[in-house]
Amino acid sequence: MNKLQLPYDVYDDRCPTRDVLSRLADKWALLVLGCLEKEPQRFNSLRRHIRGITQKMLTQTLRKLERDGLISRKIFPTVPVTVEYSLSPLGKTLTHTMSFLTLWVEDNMDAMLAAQAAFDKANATS
Amino acid sequence: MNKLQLPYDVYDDRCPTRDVLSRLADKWALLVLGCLEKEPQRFNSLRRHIRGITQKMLTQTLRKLERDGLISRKIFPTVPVTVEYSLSPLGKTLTHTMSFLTLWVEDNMDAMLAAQAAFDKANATS
DNA sequence: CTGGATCCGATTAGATACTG
DNA sequence: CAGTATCTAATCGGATCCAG
Repeated sequence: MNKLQLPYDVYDDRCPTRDVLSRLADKWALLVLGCLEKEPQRFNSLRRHIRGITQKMLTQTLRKLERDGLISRKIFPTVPVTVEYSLSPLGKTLTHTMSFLTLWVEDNMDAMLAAQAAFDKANATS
Repeated sequence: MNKLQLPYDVYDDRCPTRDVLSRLADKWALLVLGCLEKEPQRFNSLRRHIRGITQKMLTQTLRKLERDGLISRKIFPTVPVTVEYSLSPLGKTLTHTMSFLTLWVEDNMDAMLAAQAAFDKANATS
């Protein structure tokens, strides 16, 4: 596994990895991937599970992730139509990290709230 | 370690974890944390290393991360003033995950470029 | 049910100029 | 060196209406 001299570098603006990083470093993308990690789901199931996401944002996020090959979209010609979203093999190699991030946030929320309070107190000038 | 019944849930849009997640799920925040993982650095060092970041975005990102308690800021009263940014203990528990994300993107860029090309070809209607 | 299309206000980010 | 302040262009995201 040669990892030296990789042609890609996220610290180089002009590198295409920047674009991908921008799309992955997104609140909705994170939540969608975390949601699909549990099980494949349909559009409205995702919408109900991810509180506060609008239909527009969900559609956009799903398209972006599909285009990058992280999720796959299967259409069942029922009436009305049924669409199921699931993680692609590539997507499955990533979701563990993404889910860890959401768990980390939940686990360390108290510490961060305390840090915020301390910061705001120290910077209260008025 | 009781992880059941956590009071926080990122899938709830009224949960404060959503705010934190929005700040962490940010391209610049990711790059800054990844940069600081290697070693504490000064403002202009970060700016040079993270190609394409503007001074404004760097300042904003550093403040956000500092407020959430992920990085610490030390001022040395030299002339001119020297400011060093470093990871806080809390921040250090997170950067491994963040760095993994950037490495993952670099490692899987080829696969995603191929997926993008296939997607665009399939959706080329005009 | 699963979206596409559009309007529009709010937020963001880049560029530029200035400071202790 | 390490920022702050301001202006503006671009983007984002919410709301709404419509459709296969």
